[in-house]
Amino acid sequence: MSEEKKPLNFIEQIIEEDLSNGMSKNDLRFRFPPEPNGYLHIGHTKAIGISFGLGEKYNAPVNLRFDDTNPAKEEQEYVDAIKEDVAWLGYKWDKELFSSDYFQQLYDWAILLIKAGKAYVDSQSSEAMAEQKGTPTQPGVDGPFRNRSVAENLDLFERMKNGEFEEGSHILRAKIDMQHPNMLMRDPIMYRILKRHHHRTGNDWCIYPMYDWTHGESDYLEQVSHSLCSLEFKPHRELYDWFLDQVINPDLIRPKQREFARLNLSYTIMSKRKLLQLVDSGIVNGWDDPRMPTISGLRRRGYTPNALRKFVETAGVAKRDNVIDVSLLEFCIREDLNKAAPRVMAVLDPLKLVITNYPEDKEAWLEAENNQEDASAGFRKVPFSRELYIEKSDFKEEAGNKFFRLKLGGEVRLKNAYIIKAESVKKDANGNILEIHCTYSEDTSKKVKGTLHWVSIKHAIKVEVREYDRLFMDEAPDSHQDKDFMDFINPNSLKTIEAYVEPSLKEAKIGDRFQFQRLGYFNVDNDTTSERLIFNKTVGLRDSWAKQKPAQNNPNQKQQNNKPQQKRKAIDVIQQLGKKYTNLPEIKQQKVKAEIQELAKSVTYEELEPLFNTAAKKVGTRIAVAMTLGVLLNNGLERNENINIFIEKASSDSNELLINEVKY
RNA sequence: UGGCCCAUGGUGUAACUGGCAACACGUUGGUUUUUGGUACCAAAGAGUCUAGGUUCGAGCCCUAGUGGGCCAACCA
Repeated sequence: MSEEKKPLNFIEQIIEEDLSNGMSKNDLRFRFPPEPNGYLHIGHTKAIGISFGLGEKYNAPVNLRFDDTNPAKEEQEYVDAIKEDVAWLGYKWDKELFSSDYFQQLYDWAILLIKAGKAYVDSQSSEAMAEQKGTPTQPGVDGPFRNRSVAENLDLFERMKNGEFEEGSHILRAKIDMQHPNMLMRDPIMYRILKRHHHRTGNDWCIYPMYDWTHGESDYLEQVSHSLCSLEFKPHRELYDWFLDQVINPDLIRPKQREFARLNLSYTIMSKRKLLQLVDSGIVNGWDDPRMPTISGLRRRGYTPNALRKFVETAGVAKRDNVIDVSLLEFCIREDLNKAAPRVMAVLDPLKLVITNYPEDKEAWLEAENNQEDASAGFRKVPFSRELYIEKSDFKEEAGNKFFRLKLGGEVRLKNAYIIKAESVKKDANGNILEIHCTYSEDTSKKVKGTLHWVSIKHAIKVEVREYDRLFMDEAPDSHQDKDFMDFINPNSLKTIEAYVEPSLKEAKIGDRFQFQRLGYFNVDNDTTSERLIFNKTVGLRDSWAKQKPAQNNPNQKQQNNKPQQKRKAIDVIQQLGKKYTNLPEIKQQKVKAEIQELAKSVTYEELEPLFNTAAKKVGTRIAVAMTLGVLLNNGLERNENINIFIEKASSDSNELLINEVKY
């Protein structure tokens, strides 16, 4: 029963190292610090999973801290939504805290800094300060207020706090180094005047601390041991540490900031600002629209906490920029639902089927298994009668023998019922099929290739089904410098249809999840009323049949594969091909050689020449160079000394492949 | 005229102090199946961005280059 030991990710390694360097396990503490300015999305699920996951792993407390230092953007609505989402994911936080709880402490510390000559009030316009700040490549210069006296700074800062000044007229900034190579260290702003109502402190304050001044000190106040955030905060670490140095008591825990790469999902965006834009512009119906990558959207769509947790866990933690394919997310939700979701029958695109040898007034309630993956799920009854609906795509008048569904003269099984044979079709004047006429046989033991789902017309419930496609048509919609992400909106991301479901679904409650057999997983949407059942399609079943057909009615298929991947230089590809050349079987060598010779046409001599010095032991590379050189010579390149030396050395090599290649 | 971070199959993540590059998704083929689902079996796919170095041995260490990302909000 030895639990297989999973390799540790780099953050866990850091913690293990701290532990082995004497840190007590009891001192471990983490936090998840969202700003309540929007809804959480699946990217946050990773951050949540990391910090709360560590908490579970080490049995350490994890705080939920709202980073609410900017009243202009933050609202109680978001606080509530965030709490709901974190709880739904199944995580329990130790304390619910707010950065605004620390406003007074932060203010007191700021005064200490002023007194120590490490902070000053600047009274310039933001433009003037921006100018003095320099650029990443140019150092900044000191501003005119940098050397105000402590007394003056104290006085000004107090008056800022008392509301005597207008917004924008003064700020408090740390006095660090305007020439510092890290822009963030060039006298960062600590406080600005904001005459705004704060969702928790009301009108108590009219100066608000900035992120950098707040975050590390808050971690310290909470005695967080490891403060984990995403990579774009890496440059902030230096400032985080500087601010900590000003107030730290060496007897207490000093929090460590460490950074990981944020999660990106293909075909969607992960920025609160842009998500808000989708909501505000009406492209989606709110933050919890099932097409949104928000936790609330995914929840409404039918995703389970388990699936989401599994997903971020599988995606892993590292420092490399990444774009995870949605297929992994879909795999996780299918895996979870396959085990749990009861099976039912529903027809989304109905075609009438009449069983001519079944009595008109007869009906039978047949036994159907609820879930063959779960023995405890039991059985239910489904009604059968003379007139049924089947899926339009399940019938073709004529089809090859790779088509396992119903065709004229062919036999097929009706799930949970009988075997039928299609005898004839009834069409309208335009040749559209109106009905299929079949005969049935009660002998169900026969082997047939196909099994169709169906509903009895007389008994079926008419419902609304919402099918979703990806919101964007591009794999990485917000990674194009020249185009706006809104340009890639998929106009057909929502399809609403009328469908027919078996009567057992009458009792379905909002949120219930089902597998519509052969179609996919669906859940009951919030919009459902007592009159009208509404289903969301969570995700389709894997469908290896659909893949074989040409695109047809498959808008869901991968659109195209022209990835943004930049083209590698021909010479680089040649080198790579060359490296493994000697290990290849002869047939492959010929193919690779042709490939190299093709690539060689776009290689210049200047690119090739440095490779003449390739180490003798790297034969493959030298062979590739020889091949490329051959092409260039053929195209009129004149021989020079370097070329001759290369050829000479190669000709006397012990490798025959190489020798052959320099027989120009 | 900068600083910091990153580079392993199509995607994501591994590879304990250097020792035949693994796992998952995806792809392909097969077996089972009253879901063209699930389960199971198998296969293909990278030799680790490039060059040089250290070493008996480098994805892991060193140097230089290349490519990508982040940093100039009174946002977080």
